Amino acid sequence: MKQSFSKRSTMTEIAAKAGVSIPTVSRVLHQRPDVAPETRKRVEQLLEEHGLLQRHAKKLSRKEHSGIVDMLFPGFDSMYSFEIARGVEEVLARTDRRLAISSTHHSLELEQHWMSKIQHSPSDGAILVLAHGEPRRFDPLHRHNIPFVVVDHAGELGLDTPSVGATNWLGGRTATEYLISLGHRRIAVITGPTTLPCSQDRVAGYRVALEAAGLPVRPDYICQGNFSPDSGYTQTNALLDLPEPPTAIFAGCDEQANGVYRALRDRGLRIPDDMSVIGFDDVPTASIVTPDLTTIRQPLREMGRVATTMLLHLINGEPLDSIRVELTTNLIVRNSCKPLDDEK
Amino acid sequence: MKQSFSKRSTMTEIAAKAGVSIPTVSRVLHQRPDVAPETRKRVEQLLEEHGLLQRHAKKLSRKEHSGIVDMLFPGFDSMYSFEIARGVEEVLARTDRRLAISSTHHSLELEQHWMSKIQHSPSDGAILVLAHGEPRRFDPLHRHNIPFVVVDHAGELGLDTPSVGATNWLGGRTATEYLISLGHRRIAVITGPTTLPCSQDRVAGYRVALEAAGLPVRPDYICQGNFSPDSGYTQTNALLDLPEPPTAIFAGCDEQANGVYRALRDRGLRIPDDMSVIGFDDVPTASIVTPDLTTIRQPLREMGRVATTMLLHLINGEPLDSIRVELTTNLIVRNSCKPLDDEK
DNA sequence: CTGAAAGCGCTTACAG
DNA sequence: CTGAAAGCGCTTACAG
Repeated sequence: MKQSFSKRSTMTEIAAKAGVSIPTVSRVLHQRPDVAPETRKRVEQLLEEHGLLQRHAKKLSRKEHSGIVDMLFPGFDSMYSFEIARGVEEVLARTDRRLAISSTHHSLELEQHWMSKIQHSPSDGAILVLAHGEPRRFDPLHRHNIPFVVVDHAGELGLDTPSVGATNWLGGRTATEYLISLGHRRIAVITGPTTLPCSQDRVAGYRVALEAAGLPVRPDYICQGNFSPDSGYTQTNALLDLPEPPTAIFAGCDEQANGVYRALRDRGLRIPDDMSVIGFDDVPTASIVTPDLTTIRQPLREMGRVATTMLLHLINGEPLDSIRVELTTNLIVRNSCKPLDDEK
Repeated sequence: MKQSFSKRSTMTEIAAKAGVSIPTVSRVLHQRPDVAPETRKRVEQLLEEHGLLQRHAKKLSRKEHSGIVDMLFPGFDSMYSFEIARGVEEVLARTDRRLAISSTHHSLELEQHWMSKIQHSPSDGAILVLAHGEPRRFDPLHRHNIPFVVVDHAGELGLDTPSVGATNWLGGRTATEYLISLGHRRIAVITGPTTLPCSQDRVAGYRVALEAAGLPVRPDYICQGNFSPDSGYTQTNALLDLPEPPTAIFAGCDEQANGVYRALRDRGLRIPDDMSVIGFDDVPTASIVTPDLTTIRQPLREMGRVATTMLLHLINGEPLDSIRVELTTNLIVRNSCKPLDDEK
């Protein structure tokens, strides 16, 4: 049973044992049709026993695919990444490919290091999360004919780059409309990084909703943040220090909303009584904070699944139904928003 | 520049172009010492241009390592998995290996599917999280000489299996001692799955602390749960229905504690005023729930890092300092526990 | 240092 | 269906 270290057998050896010529062995190994059934059976048996069959299969599969799909994140610092990865894994688990995950740790240098790793132990394809769209950064992938799909791109994306996102504009509008429907008139937004289309789009939706309701778009109510809780904390404090603070805050994402919560709590303000808060994403934490967070659900797992399905099509050389897919967002009402009291 | 599809060059071709014999080309490719410097330079140049050098390097590196370290989880349903994976990635990022992650989705069938994938696109090594220790389940890894390290094993583990864990027993004792020090006398525990040594050990620590303080170990205060919030919810309700409910609950893990919180809130009980709650793990959510959760920190990222370092040693054929490593747990005091009022 | 020669493991027409 | 023969890409003593 343990013959793993015996020297590897050759076709010559098999031929001798089977009492046939070397070309015949070669034919059986390559599944050519013109071999007598019994000869084939005998030779196949020997090939199997001596591990030649396995060796050959391995060599073949290495030629057509490495068996690895890569996934690159800017960082592993949020549930956001985790949720997308879960979706990818779900699809991949049903295939014979494995999922390799990497993070650039927000460093361009590490991104390049990853690109060079790819060349040494190649990839069937890659899913790039929040990748910067500058075309030349994808050059190594093009050069090695590695197909890829971008999820939630950063910056501009070439027209020929397959990508998946969510309806961020609609989500931003829906969140704002909901707050307006509750009677709020002074609604602030804390943005994500302004380089990201997803956060730009959310703010654009916010503006449209305000304008449609005939409400002013106040620059002091649009605060630049990023997706971190800390930025939520800082900007909420800034908003509260305004001569006329808002009555509702639309956070850039759920994680940032945690910082908003903390800032409000530190000032002794209650949610939703003193301030309505709405998030974006609907990651698992949204439903365990107190009060549980009303938010715009972004289907991260589904985005991971769709991106993977697209990638598998590309890998198989099949055409894509659409080069750009946006999945729908929707409002999840919980307990962090409240109708504005009339007397207020 | 784009010659990727031109037919692959051979040594014969290089030899002709360089005006040397084939054996000389072979010598240069294999970096034998006995070649004239200028000949070597000329041939090397040609080899490089025609991609033979790269092809050869790739072949070599494939022989010694696949460039992939695998990681297998029972499921991706908790922050627990994510935190360990982050630690693993941190160490691997500094090497030329990539991290492949898979989940068995709690199914033995998928575990076996994974084991068979391993054979087709092999692994340098694997990190198995919460793997069942039955020796035969590791057979495919042994057969293929794939080294592995187990993190938080389930069931018994062979003495020769490298593994990493935390001081769960100490953590269980510390949590309980802390509650005792706050004056609590009626302390309940909701366990994790009883098959897992990590949860058994926590309960053992709990018992020891009670006994050391001269307090009775009441069977009705030891509730069987698993790590899910739901089990926390159900068991908390059971505890509250007891004729003499506890004044403090030691949850199996932070995630389970979320269910404990929910059950208490549903009954209109306040934390920590009406009930003290302590968790285990210190995952990120522990500090964002309200009140923020006092817990026993288990250094999950460090466990991932240590396991990876051990694995890299094994891959390099280096000896391990220790086959079993336990990292220390410690008490993180937040706001979910409170001294017991005397009048109560 | 270098090449002619022998050899290895395999594949590919070709002949029967 | 099968094998003898030629050939390919490479490596390995060996001779100079």
